[in-house]
Order: sequence, then structure tokens, then C-alpha cells
Amino acid sequence: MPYSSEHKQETRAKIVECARILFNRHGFQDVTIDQIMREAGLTRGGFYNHFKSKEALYSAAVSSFLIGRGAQWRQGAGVDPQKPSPDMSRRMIEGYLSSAHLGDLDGQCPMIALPSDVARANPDVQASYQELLEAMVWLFESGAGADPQASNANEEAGQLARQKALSLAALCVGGMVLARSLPDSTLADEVRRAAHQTATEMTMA
Amino acid sequence: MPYSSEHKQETRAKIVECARILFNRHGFQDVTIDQIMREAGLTRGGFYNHFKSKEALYSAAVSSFLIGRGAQWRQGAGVDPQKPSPDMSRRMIEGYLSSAHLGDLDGQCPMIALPSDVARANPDVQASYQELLEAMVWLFESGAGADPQASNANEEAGQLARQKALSLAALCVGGMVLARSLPDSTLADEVRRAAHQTATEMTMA
DNA sequence: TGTACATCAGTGAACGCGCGTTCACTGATGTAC
DNA sequence: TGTACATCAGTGAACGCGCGTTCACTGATGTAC
Repeated sequence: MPYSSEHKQETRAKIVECARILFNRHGFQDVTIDQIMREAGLTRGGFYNHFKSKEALYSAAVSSFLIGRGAQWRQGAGVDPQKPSPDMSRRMIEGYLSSAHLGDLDGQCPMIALPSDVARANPDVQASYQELLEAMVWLFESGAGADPQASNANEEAGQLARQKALSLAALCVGGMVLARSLPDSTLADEVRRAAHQTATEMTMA
Repeated sequence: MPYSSEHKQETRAKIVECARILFNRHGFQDVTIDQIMREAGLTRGGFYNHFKSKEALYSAAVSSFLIGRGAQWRQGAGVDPQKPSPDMSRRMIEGYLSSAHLGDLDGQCPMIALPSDVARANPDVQASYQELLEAMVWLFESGAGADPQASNANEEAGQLARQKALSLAALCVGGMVLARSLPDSTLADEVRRAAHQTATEMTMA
């Protein structure tokens, strides 16, 4: 076996990371394999040693956010999934609907950057997108003090917590998606701040 | 002047309408000018008699929703912008976050179908998108009993109504955008229903 | 009224370009002896 | 230890195809006389 056994994995990871950034910034279709490979310090031809197709990379890039850039981000925001607490949801909202996140085209959450691309992509890509949403909803549900697993306990309270968690996710993603698409940056920021305010209030109630 | 003076306008309108439907269903980049023109009963070459470029048509197609399909839709949902009432917001939410709207790929609101495409499109397209959002927000604001124009009256109440209106828009669009991108249709519908429930509750408070 | 004319919406072939994918080849590296 | 070998990650040229756009042309229709 020429090349160390990790060598290929590392190259693959580098490709995925570059792809995630470029897709986030420009969308799936406007990024070429050539660009991605060049960004990773490689050449076009090698791509198919690592991925079956461009869409396979797309799925990997969306998935990678959860344990890569997204984990970094959670840490920076003080969100620790190991220690669910009411504060956790608030910190999540604080960071997700922040001005910094709105400006971070490279590092942003793919749920914001790519929704309509994903809606028309193949099921693998959509599955990766769903992973991200489920992680976010899990976090909000846990933060509300409900144990997402234990449907045995207080059934009704659990339903309510879940409805709230799903709505918070919709509010977070929706607020940011809208803000991204508006040319009037004052209005965009107004939308972001309104969603932020309302989401925060929802965690209080 | 050969051809009646309305003839060209009618042709143009037909192109825009076909484009709106096709863009809604497949996104901007996956629809070709050839497809659109064929759908409109014309041939490729004539396109540039009507539009400067494909993107110019994109902008027109997004705009057209407001007074075209969207107006029909509002009427069907019993939303009458001429008569603002608390009920109006609830009807809007009822229809927007409905199962029918989630299934209506052709007729859906472009804010749901095209957000990430628009975020990377030219400013004209974004301006068209913003028009749609502003109309929705205006409706929610009016529905809340606040007059969006009169900032002279109760300033604080106006701010609150506006925050709520913007958040409702984020919740409506966000809920539908997420639902669209999830491969698990049970989860998708759960997100839609949660957003629906929460949005309705917000109009009560 | 009917006919010649001018206009311009619409046609369809062609152009150019870019991109996903393929493929024959290279050369760096681990292994066998 | 050092050398020949096998593997396979990476290279870069080429292929094919599709699409936005252009352009010379057609022919339907309104107008002038």
C-alpha cells in the first residue's frame, strides 16, 4: 500500500472542507469541480478517486458541517450538547441569529445557505440536510428540559416542547434565509433582529 | 404597427407565467430558455424580443406572483388586503402553512421555492423577492390592527406589531422552506404543523 | 375596396463556451526479498 | 541494508453535451393609397 493509510482520508477531508466553503458561498451549481480541487491544492482529474460524482461530494459537504465547522461554532457560542440546560437554547439562538452569522458566508450553517438547492437535490443530500435540522431540534428540545427520548413521561408537555423546538428551528432558519435574500440590508437586519427577539421570548415562556 | 398593440404584451405575459411555474418547480438554473418558450408555445429564438437576458425574466417571474397567482391565492384563502382585520392574519397563516401549499410545487410562493437561488441572483431579482416579503409583512402588520404608515400614534405598540409581523413571516417562510428540504415527509409535515400552530398562537396573544 | 408596402414578432440554425466526466499516464511511497 | 517491484493517488488532456445568446430570415398583420 503506497502512501500512508491516512493520506487519502486527509486529502478527502480537505476536498470536503473546501467544497463546504465554496458551496456555502456560491451554491452548488455555481461551483465547479475544478475550483474545488484547485482550492484543495489538487487537480481536476483526481476528483473521481474520492467521489462518485459531484452530488456525492455535495452530500458529504453538508454532512461535514455537523461535526466540523458547526461543532467549532457551538463551542464558540458556549453551546454544549453534553450539558443540556435552558441557557443552551438561548445561546444557540443568540449565535444563530447573530449579525456575525449573517455576515459569515463561508462558515454559515448550510441550512441557511442551501435550502432551495437541497430541495431539488438527490435524497442523499436531503438526508444530510435533515441531519442538521434534527440536531438543531434535538438541541432546542433538550434545552427546554424535555428528554426527546422519553415519550413515556409527561406526554403532553413533551408534545409542547417539541412543537416549540420545531418552531424555533423554523424561526431561526427562516429569519436568516429571508435576511440573506433581501437587497435592503437595513430590512434584512430588521428581520434578523425580530426573529432573534421573538425566539428568545419563546424560550422564556 | 403590425400585430395588435396588445399582442406582444400578451405573449410576454404568457412567457412570464410559464417561467414562474417552471422556476418554482425546478429552480432557476435547471430551467432552460428553450423549455420556457416551448411551454409558452413559442421557439427559443424569440425570447430576446421580450427580455434582455434570462435573469431579467427571473426577476419578472418572481414579481409576477404578487398580482398574479398570489392574488388568486389570497382570494381563495379569504385574505382581503382591502379590509384589514385580525382574522386576515390568521387566514394568511392558515393558507400559507397548509398542507395544500406544501404540495403545490407550481403555485407555491416563490419565497419558499427560490430563497437560495435569489440570495445569489442579481439585485433586480432580490428586489422582486423583497417586494413579496414586504407585502406579507404589511399584511401581518395591518392584521394586527397596527397601521404600518402611522408611526406617529403609539410608537411602542407599533414596534411590537412590526416585530411580530416580521417574525410571523420568518416562521411561515422558514417552516415551509425546511419542510421542502426534508426527505422524511412525516418530519416535514411535523415542521409545517408546528410552525402553523405557533404562528396561529402568536396572532392570539 | 383592394392592393402594395413596411414593420416587427417569431423562427430555427449556428456559435461559443464551460463544465462534468473519462482515461492513459506519471511518479511517490510502502513492501518483499 | 539496499534494490526491484507493485500499487494507486494524482495529473492533465480530451470528450461530449447542453445551454445562453446571436443572427439572417420569414411571414403575419396593420397602414397608406
